[in-house]
Amino acid sequence: MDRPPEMALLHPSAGDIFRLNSGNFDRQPDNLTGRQHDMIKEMDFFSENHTGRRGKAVRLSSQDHDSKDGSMKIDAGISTGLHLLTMNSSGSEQSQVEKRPKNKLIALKMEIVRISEENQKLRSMFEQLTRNYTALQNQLVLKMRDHQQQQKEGGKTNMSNHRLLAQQLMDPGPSGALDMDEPSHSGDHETRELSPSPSNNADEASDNMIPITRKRQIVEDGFDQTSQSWEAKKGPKLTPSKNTDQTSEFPIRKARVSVRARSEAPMINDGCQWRKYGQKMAKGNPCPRAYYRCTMAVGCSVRKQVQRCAEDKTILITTYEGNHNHPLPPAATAMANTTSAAATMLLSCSTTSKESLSSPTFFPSLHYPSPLATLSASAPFPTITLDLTQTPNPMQFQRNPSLLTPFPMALSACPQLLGQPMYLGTKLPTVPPMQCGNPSLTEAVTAAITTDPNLTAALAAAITSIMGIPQNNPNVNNTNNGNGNGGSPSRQPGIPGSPQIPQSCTTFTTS
DNA sequence: CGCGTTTGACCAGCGC
DNA sequence: GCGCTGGTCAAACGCG
Repeated sequence: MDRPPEMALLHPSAGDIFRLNSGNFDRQPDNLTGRQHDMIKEMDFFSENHTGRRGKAVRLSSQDHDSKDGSMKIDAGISTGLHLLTMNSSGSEQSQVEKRPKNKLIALKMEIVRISEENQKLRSMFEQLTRNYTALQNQLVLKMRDHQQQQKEGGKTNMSNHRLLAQQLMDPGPSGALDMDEPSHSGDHETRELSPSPSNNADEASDNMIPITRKRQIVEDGFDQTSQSWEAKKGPKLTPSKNTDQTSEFPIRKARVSVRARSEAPMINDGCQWRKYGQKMAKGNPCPRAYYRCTMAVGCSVRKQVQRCAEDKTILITTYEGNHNHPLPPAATAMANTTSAAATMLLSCSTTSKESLSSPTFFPSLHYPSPLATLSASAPFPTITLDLTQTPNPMQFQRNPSLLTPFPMALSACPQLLGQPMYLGTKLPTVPPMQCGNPSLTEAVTAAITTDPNLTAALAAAITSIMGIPQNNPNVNNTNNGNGNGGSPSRQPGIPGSPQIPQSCTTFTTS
């Protein structure tokens, strides 16, 4: 593609305009955004300090425009004009411009025309991209359906299907069924389906989530499902629905991620807003179970259950279900990615058979019962539990030293945590265990967990190490993907981005 | 008055 | 079919 008009300002020959117009621009890097370019251009035209130079540029631009050649001609004119500006500093130029004040108006009008043309071009490009995206999206849906049909006939699953399953399990609501395909800006869904894409960022995905998901739902099912939500009382149930073509292939309807953390507080601040909609006395537990629903957005399908452990009431068990259909704050995003990774790995390691889930050989590399991440196949829904409460057992490290490597390495990416007396699971021999019932420690850990995307990755790495999932598992990589909390890919080069996964909510509630 | 919580009722799934 | 249990609803209530 030809360089857009804004890019002309980035050209070395045009870079001088920054130094000429404003001292602030001297510090601008060459890789300015388009928005900044627009600002710079405006500054150029309306600067009172460089009338003469501007006049020169104006004249050149108008001349190019008079040629009535295409916009690229105009662009070249602007670039050339900017280049020439660096060469003129004589007073004769300025006086020459003052003799032609009308050129300013003409130039401004021409510039407006040029900008309008640029807008039209960009608009047409965007429309074209949208069309291409829709077409690819349709192809992807068709291919996925074909693929699923083939697998159903073949009687086996693969990782691709696991990802679909993970998406379906983590999102019982209608909006999440296709979030797995959350588009990157490349629009190449089939390619992204096979390989991780670093372009997925949770925040930017969230920004695009609602309209894109809506559109995709229309494509997928032929009608707009966005209006459906938990208000559709039958939605969360296991009853067959319009999604029968998907659920019928997977006996497990949805997965849950349970987080055990010590907290004296009755409720956890996990970055999301929750509304309590019910409370029940669960069997075998004197503590009631509270039911919460995400209220950050209308129709958000995420729910969570909060209950204290019957054996140890300092342990708060929070179970998440579903994924958000709205942008998340950074803290919530980090946790959402963690639980999403956990759920995805749960499903990646499993098959759709409950027998395999409950089999003692389910985790070949799991040489011991892991208190950090456990699975429950007996529950109505497959549940992965992230236990952040238990004390370390040095014997476990001795029994399987190979499992030591990933998690401490991942934790090393969280320097701010190493100085805190925190503990995650059983894999941190160098870190003292969290003191039971210490609110400050709990809060510190919670804050660290909820605000640090690196710890999210560390947690995912720990789970990965326990489950014996290869680190290059794209699903695992998702934990590092898309959190908007400053977790730039450059900070974690070993964990590239990956296709979008459902944003399940995560709770480390210790508010 | 609006919003969130409480709480009893209702419904569905599951086991016997 | 019945009872148990989990999950959800919705009216009542409280609070700012």
